[in-house]
Amino acid sequence: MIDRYSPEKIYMQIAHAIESDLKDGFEAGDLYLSEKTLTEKFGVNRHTVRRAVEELVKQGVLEKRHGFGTFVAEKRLAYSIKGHQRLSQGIAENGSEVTTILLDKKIIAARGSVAEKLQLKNAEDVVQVDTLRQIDDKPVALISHFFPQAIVKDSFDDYESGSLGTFLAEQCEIEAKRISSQVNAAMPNSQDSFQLRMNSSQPILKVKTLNINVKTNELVEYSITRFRGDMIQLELLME
Amino acid sequence: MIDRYSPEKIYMQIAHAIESDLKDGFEAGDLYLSEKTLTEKFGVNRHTVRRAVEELVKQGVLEKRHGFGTFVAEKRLAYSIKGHQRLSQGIAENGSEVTTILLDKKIIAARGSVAEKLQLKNAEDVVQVDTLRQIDDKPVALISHFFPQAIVKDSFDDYESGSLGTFLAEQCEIEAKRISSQVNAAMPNSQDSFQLRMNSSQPILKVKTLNINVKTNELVEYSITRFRGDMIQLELLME
DNA sequence: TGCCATTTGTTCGTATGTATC
DNA sequence: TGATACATACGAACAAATGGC
Repeated sequence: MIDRYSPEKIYMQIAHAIESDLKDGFEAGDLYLSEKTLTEKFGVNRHTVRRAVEELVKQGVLEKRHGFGTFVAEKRLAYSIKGHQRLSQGIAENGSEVTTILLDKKIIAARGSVAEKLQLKNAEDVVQVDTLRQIDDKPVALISHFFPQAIVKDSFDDYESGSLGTFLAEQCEIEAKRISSQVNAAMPNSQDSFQLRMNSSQPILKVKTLNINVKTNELVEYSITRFRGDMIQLELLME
Repeated sequence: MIDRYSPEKIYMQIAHAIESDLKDGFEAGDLYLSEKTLTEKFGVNRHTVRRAVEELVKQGVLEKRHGFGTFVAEKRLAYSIKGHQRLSQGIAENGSEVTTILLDKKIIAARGSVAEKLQLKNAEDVVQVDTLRQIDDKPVALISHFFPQAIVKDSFDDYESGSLGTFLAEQCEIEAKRISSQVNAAMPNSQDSFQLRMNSSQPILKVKTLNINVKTNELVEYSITRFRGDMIQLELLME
């Protein structure tokens, strides 16, 4: 199984062997073999299989959970944003169950990019709402929403979970529309990777979006969404 | 220097110690201390300093060269594209000098996603053109273009460098228009990070675009663009 | 050219810590 | 509480790349 005289490093040989092993009898989400089992199977030191597995984790093929085991990673979902839709609608069209969990809500003083984007003077009050978006119970996006407090007032006292778009429409009579998005690739910080339950060596797709209220033409929401890079692909369609 | 009873792992303590060490007396591009020196300085095993350095390499703070040493990484510029949906034009409107370098052109048999996107039967001929886009002599994007050979014929024999869009319009009478793009975050492969002269632990923004010829409504081009994640931000504006 | 010292890379061995079930 | 599995850390040896002589 392992050629000790090959110029290819043993850990890479094992990584490749595991990859073809995965194609042949494992499905996404399955628990994979333990380090001990792999050590015996390939007849190498445990460090060497760890190095091989590390390689595959870096590639997003495997995922590990301390004290539990190593898993076959989930395949990437396609996720499309069309034209002027709100993001939540984009996901919903997928036959999958989408849930939104409230992580935090608080009032902060506007500063930096939030103040700039919402065109607020420094230190004006802003409502920050952090939510976690899940598809079929798998976290895919971590979103920080920012609303000028002068516009939404105390409405968010009641918000507990579910679609923020629907809540805004019903409680605040705000019909939000996306006017611009900025997209970039980044590495997750420890908060991001913890909440998204992802490996910190995998990238995230960061989307910063500015919304106006179509009824009043005021800037009502600035949001920063961090998508799991290994699960989400944005699709942009022109007409 | 190292607290063995701290809940913070030793390798992380060392990583932080190195970071503050760097701020104090090292400049970008400098050769940093060897593993042996660090081993003695911190009084830990070589594996432990390797683990610490690995962490900083992942963060893009240090870079290593086999057989030579460890360097303080160069700082990278932030660079954003503003004001446009059309990617190639978006860059040009910026007051900076944009150059396009031809890396490779060849004829291949269509297969996989290329055949699928261009709606070609398997093994139909496709012209592949790889280019490198630079802004002010800094590489920012690596692009693979695919054209059905039946449509562009031998036109590319003449192409050497410069805007492919202009070349297509003048030489082939093709006016290309983007109809869809898929955007995702990924890690670069070794080719990508070499050509883009970037750290392989930093993410790239991958944009796959399908173009039609507005004159004939035929699918004329499928392209895969790999942007340096640390230099490029896509901006999408709605109307 | 070849050899040598230095430096990073790989692999083995062993022990102990910590999370999960 | 115990068994299992991954995480951290130590020690040793050799391989491979680099640069200088």
